[in-house]
Amino acid sequence: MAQTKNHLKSIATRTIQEKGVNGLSFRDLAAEANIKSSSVHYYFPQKADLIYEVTKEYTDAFFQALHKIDQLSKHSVERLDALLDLYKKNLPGRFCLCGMLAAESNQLDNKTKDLLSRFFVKTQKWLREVIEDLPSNGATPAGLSSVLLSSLEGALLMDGVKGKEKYLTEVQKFIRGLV
Amino acid sequence: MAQTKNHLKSIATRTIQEKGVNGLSFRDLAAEANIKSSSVHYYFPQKADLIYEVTKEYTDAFFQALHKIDQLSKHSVERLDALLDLYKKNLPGRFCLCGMLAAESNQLDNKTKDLLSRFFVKTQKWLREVIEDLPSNGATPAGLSSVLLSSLEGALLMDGVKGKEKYLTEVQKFIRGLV
DNA sequence: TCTTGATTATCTATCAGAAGATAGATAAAA
DNA sequence: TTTTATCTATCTTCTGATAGATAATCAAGA
Repeated sequence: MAQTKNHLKSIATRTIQEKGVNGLSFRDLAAEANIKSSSVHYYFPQKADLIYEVTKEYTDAFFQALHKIDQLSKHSVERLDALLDLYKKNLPGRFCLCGMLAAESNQLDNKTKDLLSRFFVKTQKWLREVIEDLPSNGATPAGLSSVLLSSLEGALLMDGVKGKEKYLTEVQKFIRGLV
Repeated sequence: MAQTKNHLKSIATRTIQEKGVNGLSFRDLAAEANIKSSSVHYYFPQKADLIYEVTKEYTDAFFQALHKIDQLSKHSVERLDALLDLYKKNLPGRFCLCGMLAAESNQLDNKTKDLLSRFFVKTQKWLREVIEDLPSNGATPAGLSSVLLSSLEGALLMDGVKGKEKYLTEVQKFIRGLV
């Protein structure tokens, strides 16, 4: 069933967010899904296939979430707030999947690295368009969106150490100060 | 000799920056230093000891570099520029050691996590003091330094995927725009 | 409807290699 | 003669991966 495959992807996503690609093993994954590790290979012949599919699903879901924000919130400030909530959902204990993969990108195949690049490019583009609706405040939308995306990924990374929302909260305050 | 131990720490530091803690093995480390893996255990009984000592050395060296910046540059803008250069030195191919460890912090012992926390706290404090010397620009020094530290870590993380300095450069432009 | 054959989803069993770690020998240096 | 720095040899556990058996489901043709 597609149910088992989805279950595996869901466990794998969380495990990678918590422990990284090298912290995910077929055995532990299988045990958590109550099947044998050989059965995991039935759905994902190689580990790289699993990583790729997990990344595809995560990024697609993230883009859909951005789209939903666009529909539900019409004002830039609300949209930025909603994005912050999206990031905060990972804490405590998890990092952005794409941030984690970026840290380990030396060990990824090119297909997956392309998904990663696209994730950052698209998310930055979304941010830029939101910022373009704000009253001008010195920095260009292109530049500011890059800095904001960087700070979101970095804040989530550092907040993971203590499980708090310290840095993310500062980023949020900063964003609110832009208006 | 202390030479061998330092050599091991140097190789381990670079390897963790490139591949993470789980991407570092005693065997590969030993091979690169032309000794046997059992000899690595002579210097570092457990892998956790190696990680701890490497982190200690890295953070100490980083704080010394900040101190040197304080001595060589007297103006805030120069100091921030020098910090940016410190971060850029990692590219292409490497991430900030503490950023990498933060991503994998679920698998670290408390001693090493404490070093990590101190690294971020101290670096943020340094940034805050530099920013306090700048003309006020809306945000508080405490808040802005948090955001800048986040964006530096995040920018280095994302730039690692393509090996370019795209995001770090945008952070640098943003910093220059603060004055 | 019954039979047959393919497809799907799992299992058992096993492999080769890598991992961290330890015991104990050895040789040089202090 | 004790300490320092290395080695050989080995252990256990974990890793990704493969081969082949086994049911169960399902579709098609007689």
